[in-house]
Amino acid sequence: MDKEMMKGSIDLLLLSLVSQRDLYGYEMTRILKQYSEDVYQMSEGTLYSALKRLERKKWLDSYWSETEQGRRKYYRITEDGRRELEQKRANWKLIESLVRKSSEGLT
Amino acid sequence: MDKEMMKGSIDLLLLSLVSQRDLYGYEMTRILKQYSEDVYQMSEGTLYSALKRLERKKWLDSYWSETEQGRRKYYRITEDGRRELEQKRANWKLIESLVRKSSEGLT
DNA sequence: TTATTACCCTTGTAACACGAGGTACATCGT
DNA sequence: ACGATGTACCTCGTGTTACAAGGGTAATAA
Repeated sequence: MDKEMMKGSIDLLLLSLVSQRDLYGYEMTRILKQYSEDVYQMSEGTLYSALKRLERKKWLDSYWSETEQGRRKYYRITEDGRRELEQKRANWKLIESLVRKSSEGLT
Repeated sequence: MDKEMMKGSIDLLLLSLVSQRDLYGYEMTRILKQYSEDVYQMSEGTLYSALKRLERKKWLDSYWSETEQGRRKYYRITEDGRRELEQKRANWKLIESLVRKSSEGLT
């Protein structure tokens, strides 16, 4: 995986995931691994510092849950987070269109 | 524009552009501005340091051209650059699919 | 018992986008 | 003649980032 290429996509990925339902960190890495058919394995250093950042920006908040399997920290998207997600999606689409146009041909 | 979101996309964008035909730096910013309908204006600091990086990695090379309008530094893609471009496109598609799956719904 | 898996976290490093600054020359309006 | 604007190149400093490498605990499997 291209390290630099993930920059900027990580927040979009995590916000997208958590917008579906509350998730705990480790679970997110499992899901992404599964979605990518084992190609992409987000490192835990990346994950937890990203979650910390998203929480600091108030796009996510969190709560602890004690299960029989142990303690898990669940993340939940905030209203600001949903707004930011829409923003990032629009941004993503713009970049997507730039990449497409740049690949298609110049006048 | 989301600053961090451009990270990783810049190289893909520039390689895509130059893969079509030789371009000079300033021209690239004009084209991207036009493609984005004035939404995205790549800063010159970003552009020239990116071009330097791409040249250092031997994905681009360059030559000077003296026209009546002044001197211009044209960039040309190398064979390595074309290979890298394909790599980055594949990577981009993977991230795209992760974003899509993450937005669609979790099992 | 030992290894593996699940789950959380921190710190250091290299790379990056960008803003702010600089230079030089041409063109255009007044 | 002259200042402003546009073209065209560049450098340096700053803040942010993904990741590797480390550390930890507890449950389950071999």
